[in-house]
Amino acid sequence: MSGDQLHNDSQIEADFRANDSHKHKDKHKDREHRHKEHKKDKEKDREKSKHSNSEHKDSSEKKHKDKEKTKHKDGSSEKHKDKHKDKDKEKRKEEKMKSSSGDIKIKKEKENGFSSPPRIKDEPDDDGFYASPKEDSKPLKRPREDDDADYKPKKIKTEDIKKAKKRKQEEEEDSKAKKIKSKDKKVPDADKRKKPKKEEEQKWKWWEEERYPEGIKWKFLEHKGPVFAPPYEPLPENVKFYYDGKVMKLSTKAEEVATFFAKMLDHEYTTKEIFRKNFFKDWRKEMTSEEKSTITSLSKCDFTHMSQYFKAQTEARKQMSKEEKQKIKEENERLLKEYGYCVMDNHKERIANFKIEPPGLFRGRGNHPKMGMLKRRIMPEDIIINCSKDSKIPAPPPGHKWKEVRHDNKVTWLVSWTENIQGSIKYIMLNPSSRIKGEKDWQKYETARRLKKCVDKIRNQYREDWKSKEMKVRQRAVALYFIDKLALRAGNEKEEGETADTVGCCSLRVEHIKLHPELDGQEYVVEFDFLGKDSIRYYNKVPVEKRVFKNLQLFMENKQPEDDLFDRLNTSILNKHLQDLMEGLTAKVFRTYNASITLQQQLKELTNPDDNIPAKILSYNRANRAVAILCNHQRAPPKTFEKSMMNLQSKIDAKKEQLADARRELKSAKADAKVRRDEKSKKTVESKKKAVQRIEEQLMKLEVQATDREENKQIALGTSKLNYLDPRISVAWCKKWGIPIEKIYNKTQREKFAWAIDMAEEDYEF
DNA sequence: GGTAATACTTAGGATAAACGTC
DNA sequence: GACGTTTATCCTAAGTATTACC
Repeated sequence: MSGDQLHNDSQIEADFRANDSHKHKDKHKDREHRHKEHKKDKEKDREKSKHSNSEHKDSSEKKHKDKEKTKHKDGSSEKHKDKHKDKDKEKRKEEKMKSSSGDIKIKKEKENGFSSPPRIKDEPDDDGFYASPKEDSKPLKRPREDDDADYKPKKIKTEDIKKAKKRKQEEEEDSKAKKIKSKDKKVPDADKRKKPKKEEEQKWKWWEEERYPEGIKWKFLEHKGPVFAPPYEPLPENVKFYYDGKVMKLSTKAEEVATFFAKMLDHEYTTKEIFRKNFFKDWRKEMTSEEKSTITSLSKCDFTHMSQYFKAQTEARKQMSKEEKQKIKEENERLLKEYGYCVMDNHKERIANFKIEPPGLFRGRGNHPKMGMLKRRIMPEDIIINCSKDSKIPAPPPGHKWKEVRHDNKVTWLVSWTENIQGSIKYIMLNPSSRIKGEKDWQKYETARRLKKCVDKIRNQYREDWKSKEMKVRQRAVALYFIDKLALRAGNEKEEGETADTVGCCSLRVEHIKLHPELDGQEYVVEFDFLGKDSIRYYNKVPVEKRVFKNLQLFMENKQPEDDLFDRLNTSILNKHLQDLMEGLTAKVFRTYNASITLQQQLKELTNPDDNIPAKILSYNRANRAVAILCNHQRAPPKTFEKSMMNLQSKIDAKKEQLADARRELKSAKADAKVRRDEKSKKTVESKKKAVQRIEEQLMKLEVQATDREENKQIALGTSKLNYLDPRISVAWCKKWGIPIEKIYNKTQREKFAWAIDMAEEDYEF
């Protein structure tokens, strides 16, 4: 157990102090063209190989170079590769020389503190109270009423109802205020009745049922199909578009696309060159030939009037009367009721995204080469419907046809279509509260728990592998060490030019790390600096073991900054290896495992039994935060952050004054009582005492809130809470300390984690 | 065996709704 | 009840991993 892997309070504190520089969204700018040269080189290489290798087909050429990189099955391919790389390098050097003047240096960042997963203690295995959904437990039958003929949303076992009722009651209490409010709002009777009574009360406990055999996702599926985006409504006559200072009436198609841009006018996107270029190119495709010949420059286009019109509309929407708002709400509810649910195997389940994505401009994240491109309108003819053969097949809108109707129960999606920006498939799937998602989620945490049992062995093995004679094995071992220690993502290969230039572990390049034999009094420090998923910057200085350090030096030998650090490795090689170590093990399981185990340990460490509830919740949030830091879950500081902190501070100040006053009053009441010695003054003292206590508590609450908020400035807790932390840990913690679960999970989260809330007891161990 | 296609999870920002305060 | 702030929900991009295909 190495000390550097231990989290402690002060370390976490340090993390927060340092994270002024944690969020780096803006900093991308100075990196934006860092890889341009690299890309250009590769582009050139492609060209080169095209010419020298005429039998290659276009499509294979595009990948040629990358593929070469990943070929390392045997010595010959390695040789080939090296040769190839040498050529590349020379070329790059030249290019580099030419371009180095334009290379912008990255701003130096403060260290964001090294947060690494804590070490694993040997803990008793607790596999067992509930049948865990392991892959190996594959029941052949599911003891449900699977008669495919009758699929009304089902009633649930009666014994569940009590508990469900209880839960419901709690929820109701929790949202008492809301309900009262909604009553005030004169919700129509029908609405008032339907929700609380029927379905909600009878929550189905799918986790108490046996699962389908591997591969089968459902036996019956019926739904109403997707909801399409509303058709385009042309602008009113008085809303003008100007070109080169003159009013210009646009054709409907061109106007629609123009409105997409106008709606984003205040956004930084519209100032970016790539965005503008892509937009203009796609916009022109929608223009009439006349428009095309007139509108030749985007900078001469004036969308401000259109933009103002949309702003006014937004404003008007805000100003709508209660009745109007209510009407919209009801319409949405109707839509939800009709299209928002499906029937899957006797149960009515909520659909996550039943609305088709409307057309608009593509907003890629980070430095995305396709930002600004037109996302076209999806028509029924683009849609593939997936449902049961014997279900009522959804009808396409009048005058339209579906692209296809299929009946594939090996998948979970209900609807799919291919989007035009990346050519990827989009799906309509079920809500996280559904059985099909919940089971998978549960299974994910069970896999992570299995990793817990063999992680020591795996760690020993990769440490051994650092000494391997085979380069490939060494690289794999070092990469795995990073994935384990730093919770890095796997790092699949990406197609160049199609997406922002981001990397994960296996795709790290030499330029993404710096080696410091000694730094700030620590030996063998690796400095990471790269853009990860969503172009979120990962910056960390990590002391590593000597052998890792030496290996990294070796991997970087004779390489250019743009070369892959792990040139003999990719995610599929790594995952194949992991599969051999443990069934179901992949790189991402380490993230889940380390996140959950960190939460559990942090909770143990930080929870003070004597604390009151708000203080305990602060501890919980701090534990959660440790995980968020580990996983590098960042957010842009809220725009109103400073202001809200100031508000809170003034509240605290006011409370302090109030407390001082109350204390003074108590003091004089005491003095008074001493003199008078009567019942009345005694009572006054008591009540003043209570007042002081009450105010002290309020003050403490506010102070805790301020601490929490400050520490959370740039850290997003939600992602880890929703995706990485075994909810049973949180549930057990709540039960152990008598914290209402509502303080930790909101309604949606409670729905998603219903299985965990129901099954975890206070002694649950991850 | 490599690549492309597919399916699904994870992610942060935008927006809407709820809430608190005056 | 208006308004500002906070929180929840929605949205969809961007990952991972597996599967299908040549």
